[in-house]
Amino acid sequence: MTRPRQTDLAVLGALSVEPMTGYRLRQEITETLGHFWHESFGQIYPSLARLEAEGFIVAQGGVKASSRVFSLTEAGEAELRRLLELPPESQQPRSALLLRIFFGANLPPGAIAQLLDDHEAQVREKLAQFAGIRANIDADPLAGRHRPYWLATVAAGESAARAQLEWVAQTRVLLGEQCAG
Amino acid sequence: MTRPRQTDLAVLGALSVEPMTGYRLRQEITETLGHFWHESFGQIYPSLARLEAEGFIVAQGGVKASSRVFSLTEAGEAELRRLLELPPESQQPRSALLLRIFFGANLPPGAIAQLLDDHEAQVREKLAQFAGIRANIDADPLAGRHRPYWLATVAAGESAARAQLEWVAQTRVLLGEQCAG
DNA sequence: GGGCACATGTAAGCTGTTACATGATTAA
DNA sequence: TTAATCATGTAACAGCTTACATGTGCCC
Repeated sequence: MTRPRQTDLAVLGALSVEPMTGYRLRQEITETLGHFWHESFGQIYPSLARLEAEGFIVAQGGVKASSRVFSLTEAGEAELRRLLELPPESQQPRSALLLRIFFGANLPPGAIAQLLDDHEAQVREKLAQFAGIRANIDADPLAGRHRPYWLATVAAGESAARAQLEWVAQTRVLLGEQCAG
Repeated sequence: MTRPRQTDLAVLGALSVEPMTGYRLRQEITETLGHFWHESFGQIYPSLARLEAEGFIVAQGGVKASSRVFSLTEAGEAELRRLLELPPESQQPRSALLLRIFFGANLPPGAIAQLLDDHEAQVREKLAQFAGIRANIDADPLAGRHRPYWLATVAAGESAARAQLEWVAQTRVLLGEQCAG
């Protein structure tokens, strides 16, 4: 039972919006999908090579050129639709923060407070980034029919972030009683 | 820059609550930490062997016995505290659902609706599980000083789940306009 | 005797990260 | 000319999953 290669889905999806190089692919994924998806070069280039060999993408600019712009073939568009319709298999959760909270009784109270403070700062930074991503999507002429879908993913991030801020506040009270009591 | 072995932290943490076998370790992690952490046997047994070799845990029941109950040594308690104080490094996010939503323009409208329906059902099931976990923690005599910390992690799950339900409802409206319009 | 839950472990293989190596292009 | 950015790739390795292999103890 091998897991589906999700990198292929991200790569094909990005190329369906606009043809681009592997380098820019990484940039776009980092900037626009960054809050819910991640790819490294070590994944992207092998994925591109594989997809090219399978005829799902073609390079404009030639093999020996220093810059290869990839775009989807018809087979690639079909493959993208096929992958999109597979049921989403979420990764197993691993929250380093919650693991530390769970065993927090082994830590001095100040350490827990620090964890919560740091987390809150990170979440607030994320919220600020979402505002920027939103602005980019609104201004992007390429967005077109994609726009509502893209905004929906930003909304998911914002919703999760706000929930985490509420949880932090609530948890300070819950665990603060411990420290004070 | 090797990533820290987070499995060791989960194993040491669990053994700090109560000595147990590798088999039960997996059970406890699945049942109680399941909503924010995951380990497989293939990780747990090598981790136990390594921690034993390093003197952080010892087995009662002897090497050849069919059931080896592990408990923390003093060095193991110190190691647990050390790992807990390392800054939490969260895994890179990878939401298969949001990836599909993002490229949703390539899918028929019904497929998106189906994704949202399935997701909502999963989240509601999770919420029901949280109620069960809460009840277990309240009833567990072993919880003791751990109780507020354990409840805080459950609260994090509940908070995230509620946010996702709100997002699903909101997204149905946002993307529904697309389908209808 | 059969089946189930408990229990331990290994091996193959995939996914993904990091560090390294290299070179082209462009702007100050 | 020098630095930054753009660009491509590889190799080593860590982390993790899955499937397999094996055995015990208990209850019906």
